[in-house]
Amino acid sequence: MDTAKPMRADARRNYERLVEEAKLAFGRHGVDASLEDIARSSGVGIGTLYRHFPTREALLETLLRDRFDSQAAAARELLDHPSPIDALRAWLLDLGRTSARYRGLSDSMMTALTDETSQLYASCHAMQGAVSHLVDRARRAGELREDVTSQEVLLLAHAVAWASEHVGTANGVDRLFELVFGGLRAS
Amino acid sequence: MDTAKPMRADARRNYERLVEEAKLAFGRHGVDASLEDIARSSGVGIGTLYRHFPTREALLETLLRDRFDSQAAAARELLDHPSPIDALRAWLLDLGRTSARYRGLSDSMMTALTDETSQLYASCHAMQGAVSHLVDRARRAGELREDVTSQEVLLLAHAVAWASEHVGTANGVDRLFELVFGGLRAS
DNA sequence: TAATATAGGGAGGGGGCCTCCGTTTGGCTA
DNA sequence: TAGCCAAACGGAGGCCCCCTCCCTATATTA
Repeated sequence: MDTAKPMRADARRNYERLVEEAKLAFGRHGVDASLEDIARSSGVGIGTLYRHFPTREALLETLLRDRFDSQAAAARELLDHPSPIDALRAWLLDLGRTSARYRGLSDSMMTALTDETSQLYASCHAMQGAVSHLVDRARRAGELREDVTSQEVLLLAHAVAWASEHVGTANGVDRLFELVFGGLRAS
Repeated sequence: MDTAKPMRADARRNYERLVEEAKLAFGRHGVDASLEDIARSSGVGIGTLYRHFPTREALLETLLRDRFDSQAAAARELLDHPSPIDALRAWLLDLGRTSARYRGLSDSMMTALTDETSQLYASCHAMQGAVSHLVDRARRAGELREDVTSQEVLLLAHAVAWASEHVGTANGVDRLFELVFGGLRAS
């Protein structure tokens, strides 16, 4: 189905350079990094950036596409995992790590979920679908609260990613995730 | 100790008008609302806004000061509450509600905590101090995990507030707070 | 090599942040 | 009541960013 005509050589060169520089810029400054800076450091005019990526979300989506795909695949595989709750936990932790990849990304992803015109919408919606199967299975197994929805679970994974932006230590996501997933109360 | 000279009449008028309009604007557009818009709708030049509130954080702090004060007082009183865990829960829920007051506020508050020059720093630091006493008491009573720090608890309260910005229902904070505080696992 | 679809580039309009400094005015004093 | 001046006002201007539009350049194909 990838019937797209091959790109012209100069176009492909610029496209790839933009992706590389965008990774750096988003990594350094979060998802609000200046697009003009990215164009500049790619040695390209701002118009060229917009030709390839009509919105900031489109650029983000390109940077994350591989990751999204592998997450979707992981969700399918984890449906066969012997422990439903561990499967859910593992998948969510991974989602949290993705969402913590760039500062502000958790926010963008949650916002995209309520905006069908966002270029991130499809990916985020897919995540929602993936998690809902894992949640259902864990709930049926009696390992998850009866009343918790998959939206809530997804949201909390993103909330953990958001929170980890504000914590000094490296493994912030993992630790906070454990607290939320394992509970705060003494056992 | 309020030895501040009384404001000139025009200054006081403008100050109060700015506070009112800022409440509206932050309520409508979140903490990133345009300061020039706030000045305009207050019938005042942008320079006048900056004279009264040198930074966005200073303006925010003014809008929230009363709330911060009453929260500090509540923390002191709750130290006498018969149930340490309920005291902590109640106080945190209230903090979550404050932090959910304006879109983006959770982010500002957490960021302020690591920036001593922020005009929100003092208030946020006070919150941190308040919660640490409540956390210590709950932990000593064996009602909270041994290993959880008060920073983590505070952070999770803000994370819940952040998450509630992305949920349609009205009582989002309360519901998510219950999930985090009560745990996701089946009981 | 010439034609042309494709791609590049950047000026320009819109908006926001914040500072600086010339202008205005409230309130006090004589 | 008039005059003074510290206090307050206000907005132009410099800087940055977003995004569009349209003229220019060029890779590819015939």
